[in-house]
Amino acid sequence: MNTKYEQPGITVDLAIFTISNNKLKVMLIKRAEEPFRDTWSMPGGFLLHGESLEEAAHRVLCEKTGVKNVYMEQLYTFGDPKRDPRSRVITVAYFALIPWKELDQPESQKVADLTWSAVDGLPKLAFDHKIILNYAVKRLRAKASYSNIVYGLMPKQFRLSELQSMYEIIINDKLDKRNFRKQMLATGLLEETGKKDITGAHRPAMLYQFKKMEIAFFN
Amino acid sequence: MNTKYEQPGITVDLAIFTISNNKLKVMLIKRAEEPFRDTWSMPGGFLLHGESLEEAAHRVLCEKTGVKNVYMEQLYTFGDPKRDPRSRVITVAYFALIPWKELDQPESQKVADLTWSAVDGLPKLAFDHKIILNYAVKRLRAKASYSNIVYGLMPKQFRLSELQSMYEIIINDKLDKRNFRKQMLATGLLEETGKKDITGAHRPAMLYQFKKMEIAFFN
DNA sequence: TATACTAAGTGTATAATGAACACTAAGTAT
DNA sequence: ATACTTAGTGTTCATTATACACTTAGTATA
Repeated sequence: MNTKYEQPGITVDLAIFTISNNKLKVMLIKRAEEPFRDTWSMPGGFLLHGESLEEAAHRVLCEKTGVKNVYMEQLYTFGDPKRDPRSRVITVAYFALIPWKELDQPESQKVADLTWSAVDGLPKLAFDHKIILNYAVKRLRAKASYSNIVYGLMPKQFRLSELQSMYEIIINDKLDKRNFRKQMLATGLLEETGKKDITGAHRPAMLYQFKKMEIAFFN
Repeated sequence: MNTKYEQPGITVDLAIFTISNNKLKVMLIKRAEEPFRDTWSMPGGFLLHGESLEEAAHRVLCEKTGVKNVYMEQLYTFGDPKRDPRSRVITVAYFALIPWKELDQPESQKVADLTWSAVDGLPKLAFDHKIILNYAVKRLRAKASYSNIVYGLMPKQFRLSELQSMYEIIINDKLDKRNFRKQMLATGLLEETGKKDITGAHRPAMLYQFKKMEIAFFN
């Protein structure tokens, strides 16, 4: 390999989304080392020998969340020569969706170096992570409108009103209940479980689930 | 940098599309060196010191085509550990669109190590380039259906029938003339030039152009 | 135990959009 | 003058999207 060519470090950085308290949130890690020590950042890590990018992304995800089998896709690759002040580092950004219920850390019990931040109130972030996260939010919002990508944020079984609420939080707008139900059922992606959710002082709701845990596109 | 981390070579590889002879074609280069010597491959090259990914992609594009100011976007990053048999190389793939008329090499005068291959009849390709190109074609076809991305393939001024033909070639299907015209004009992205194309033994056609040379989304 | 409260669940009418379809117009060639 | 070629134009019908309000089935409480 000629020295005129770059041989940068490669990282994967993850935009890990969840919804809690009716807000779209993203996981942030407080950096323990320089540069940007004590600054919030996206969870990420260097690519290891022999590891594919997807493997690296899944490894980092599992390290930080303890969760496997979540929806994840490659987002974009950021390679500005000055994005890391130390040396050349190229990062391949991924975005992942996790149902809040599958995380073992309830919001109260948050550790000091990990937080879930609402996407419309991000703190100062290390490197170019604000650019990356804003790009990820844009992609998630766009994709929510023409696919069933929200399945990645749902528990296995859910009420239609919960599903509607997820959509509303992501696209940040209200939807009509009857039209939403008609459209969702018309996609053929949902099925009744037969079970009912009997919590709350009101009529019980049918619980639904996705037939396949796969992304599908509408239109 | 710790040795357990990868410091791979980084390349950019380009899916450069054009349309000629009513076919969607992609540029291929015959490799002069091992591995895959004498095998067709995507145009590409190693990232140079201090160069951003976009700069590298534009540099390679300009080296191969002599053309600047074309539509280009990042496609995907491919990082399988075994994708290059020599050593670890990660490639950031881009796709670019070039109007056939802007290329200075007419099809007759093709050089031996460069060709334009129809996308539905690709030869054997080096590395994972067939996977990358098929992915690029998929993206182009999808994007053609909900954006004006074809502007990247059009000359500055064109007949509506030419524009329709471009769409038909990309999506590989016939469109209704009257509906196509209605819809395209309804986007508000086109404007009449006032000039007419008087070639051919038939009624002259109004020449149109895009108001802005920017990608815009329908729906 | 009647009444209030809450979220679940359901249908219709109207507007907007998409799809199918055929002839006339304005040139050139013979 | 006639044939030929591509340009250019509207309407009807089907489908889809939108707006909108009441009844149902449970729990809580007075």
